[in-house]
Formats: sequence, structure tokens, C-alpha cells
Amino acid sequence: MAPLQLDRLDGTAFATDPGLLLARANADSIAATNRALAEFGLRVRSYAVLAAAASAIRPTQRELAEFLRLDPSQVVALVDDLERRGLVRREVDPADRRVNAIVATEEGASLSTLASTAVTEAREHRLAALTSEELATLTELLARVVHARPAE
Amino acid sequence: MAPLQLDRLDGTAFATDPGLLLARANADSIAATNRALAEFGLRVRSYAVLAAAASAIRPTQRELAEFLRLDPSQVVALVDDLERRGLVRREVDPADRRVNAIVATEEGASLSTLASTAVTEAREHRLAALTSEELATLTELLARVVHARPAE
DNA sequence: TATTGTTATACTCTATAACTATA
DNA sequence: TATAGTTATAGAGTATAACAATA
Repeated sequence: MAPLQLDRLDGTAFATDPGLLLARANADSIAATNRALAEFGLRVRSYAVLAAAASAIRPTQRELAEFLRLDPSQVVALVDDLERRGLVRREVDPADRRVNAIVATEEGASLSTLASTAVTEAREHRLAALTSEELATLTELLARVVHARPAE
Repeated sequence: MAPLQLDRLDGTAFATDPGLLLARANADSIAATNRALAEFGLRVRSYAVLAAAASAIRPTQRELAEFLRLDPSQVVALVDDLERRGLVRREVDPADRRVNAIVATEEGASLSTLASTAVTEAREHRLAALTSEELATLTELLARVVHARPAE
């Protein structure tokens, strides 16, 4: 049988550039995840906001922006959309009336659960090349990188 | 001294979602890399094309699109820009005149070298939380994921 | 004064389809 | 017929600044 012909470019030095690998892996991840989310009317970013809203932690819009690497104004648009669809609510903090906690409605919470299952399945298919130990290692290293973000 | 206050959202279940971690790490990576590339008039994507063109491998536009997860039409625009600036050339393949090999000019090659140094420095700063062994592990796992991309 | 959320705007990136020239 | 590259266009995502309400 014919030998597996890997991409010629994968042999070059810059093919091991971590930033480039990150970008390629992320592009694949977004494409596959958006496909998995399409049936729920969600995309990667709206799903992330919904999942955060469905947690017990009652994130503020500011926290969502920081956590998801979004500008606060982008969070406004995402929350507007989810709120119009009855999936999340803005709850004004009585102690500081500038602040909105974003919480999932009952409908939003169950949609989040369904979507989460689909996302997990798509990921397992996509990351089948890794053992579960390797996936755990990858996840832990990425978490360290993300948490250690330098100030500037 | 005050305890380190991690992001509240980092305690939630979806904070360990590999896709989300990938997206957050990539957002940080793109932002930091674009800052490092600004003085060269490059951005992440144009740098990637230039670096590929500066390799010995003479990539075609099709290969660049596949490798960088770009649509072929996006490669046209990126190469147009680099070509206008005298950094790369399109060389028609005499054996198949539909195909262009993208090769760096002398000026493009030296800019690529300078930019590569800046990108590496920015990365070392950004990934200082990882040991070099951990970085090697992260790189290898990402490469496996990227190469194993399922058909659909 | 500083911060949260909001509006407005422009720019970059991505996705799709149709076209041409070669094969 | 099929493939490499191109053009055109629309949509999604990102970046910036200015503003109102609240602290």
C-alpha cells in the first residue's frame, strides 16, 4: 500500500512553531465545534457564554470578557442574543447596580447540557489520536499557559 | 501577603474544556505575536506565509491554504500583499502552469529571519510558566492533534 | 475619579460561490 | 471533468473610542 504522504510543509522548521500549531489546532477545533453546535443554534462563543451562565458561579459580563478573551462590548452582543432567545437573564447586583450577573434560564440550562454533550462527542472524535492521559496532559499544560498570562 | 486571586470562572467545569483552553491560549498567542510583529509590518497570517516562503520547500498556494487552514482565496490576498511589498515572488511551475510556488525574495528571507527571532522571544516570555520539557510536550501533542485531523 | 456596561464604527478574518486557465 | 488560482461578496470576529450610570 502507498506510504502515507504527510503534508510537505510539516517537515519544515516553522511547522513546529507552537503559535502556529495552536492556531491550526484551534481552527480545526472551532470548525468541528461549530458543526456540532449548529443544530442548537449556537456557535463557539455563544456556547461558551451560555455554559458559563449555566454554572453556579453567576459570572458578571466583565468576568466573561476577561475569561473568554472578549471585549466587553462583544459580551453585550452575545448576551443580548441569548437573552432575546430566552436562554439567559441579566440580573442586576443589588449591592452594585452597575453589575449584571448572567444566569441561564431553565431552558438555557438544559440547552447547555445538550450542547455540552455534543461538544464533548465531537472533541472525542477529533482528538482520537491522543490517549486520555495525553489529553489530560495537553489540557493541564494549556491551562497553565492560559493562567500564567503575563501582564503586558 | 494577599492570596493569589484566580479568576472565579477558572474553578468551573467548562474552564477545563480543551476547546475553550485552546481558544483562550490562541487568543493570547495571536495578540502577543501581532504585537511582536508590528514593527515589521507583519501579522500572524502574513508572517506564516512569509516564513513558509522562506523555507527551502517552495510551497504552492494550495499547500499554504491546507497547511494554514486558510481558504485558497485568502492565500491569494496574503501573497498579493507580500508580493507588492517585494517580500515574495510567485513562480509558475513549468510542468503545470496552473501552479504557483511561493518563494521569498532576498529581502523577504531576511525579514523572515528577523521576525522569527522576535516571535520566538515573545513566545518565550509568554510561555515562561512552562519548562522547556513541558513546552516540547505541548508542541508534540499539538502536532499530533493537527496531523491526525479527521476527514470530515 | 474609576468602573460596568453600552453604543457606534472600522477593521480583520472567515466562508461561499462563481469564474479562468490549465490539465 | 477535475484542479490551481482568482474574484466578488457577505458574514463573523476583533479592536478602539466615547458615553451614561453608578460607585
